Amino acid sequence: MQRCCPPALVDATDRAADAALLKALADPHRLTMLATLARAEDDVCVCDFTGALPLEQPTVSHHLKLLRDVGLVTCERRGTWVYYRLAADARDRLEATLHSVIPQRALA
Amino acid sequence: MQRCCPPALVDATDRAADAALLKALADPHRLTMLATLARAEDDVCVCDFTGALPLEQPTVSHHLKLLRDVGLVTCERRGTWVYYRLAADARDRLEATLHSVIPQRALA
DNA sequence: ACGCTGCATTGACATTCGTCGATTCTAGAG
DNA sequence: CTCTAGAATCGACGAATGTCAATGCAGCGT
Repeated sequence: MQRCCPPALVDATDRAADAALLKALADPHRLTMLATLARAEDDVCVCDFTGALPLEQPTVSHHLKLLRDVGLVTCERRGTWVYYRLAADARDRLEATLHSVIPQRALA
Repeated sequence: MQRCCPPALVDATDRAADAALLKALADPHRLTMLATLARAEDDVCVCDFTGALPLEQPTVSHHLKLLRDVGLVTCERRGTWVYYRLAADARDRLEATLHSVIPQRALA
């Protein structure tokens, strides 16, 4: 039986960090939060999310924490309220991750 | 006590499909597979993955199935072997998803 | 000082996910 | 037809994830 193909050639880059970043994205409610922040004129108060999403307040806090942990959003306390905004480099980091996995290719 | 902010304004788009697509990406081994396929000259045989990844064959098959299910890769059987390749629109779909969540913005 | 309000943290729970061993399916080779 | 080999499916298991109720904490108003 013939060989199946020219050797291997599996990409050896460590993708753990990229996967962690994407994992933080891979939830519909977190996507909604990011989409909201990306479109917001100003910072968004946590109470806006708790009001608009079908989630309890602790769950909203939990999702926001995940987004903070990977650095996609930042927050700032002003008095009683906490305001979130999209990290300045959020879009670039995601774009870079995408390009790293599937580079622009001079298509055949 | 004053209001926390101008009303709500939470993005109402349904992000379930986007989340499902991103979830298929959010694993280091699947990213490695995609990166490999994106860089491959020709199709890649399953045996290349089983040989190069620290995973058993059923696990490799499982990951490939997830990527197939969301349409990021396609496969073709040639004799005993099955060859995978990146879906033609894989990159565009991911780019579109990213833009949909975080649109290009005329930064302030 | 006290109580109230908004957000974060904790603990618990059901579900999903990643992994593997065992089995099944498909297709050549003899 | 049988044997062999590559790949997919099945079943099981532990780990991680999404969710909530209960609790803790910080800051404001009275």
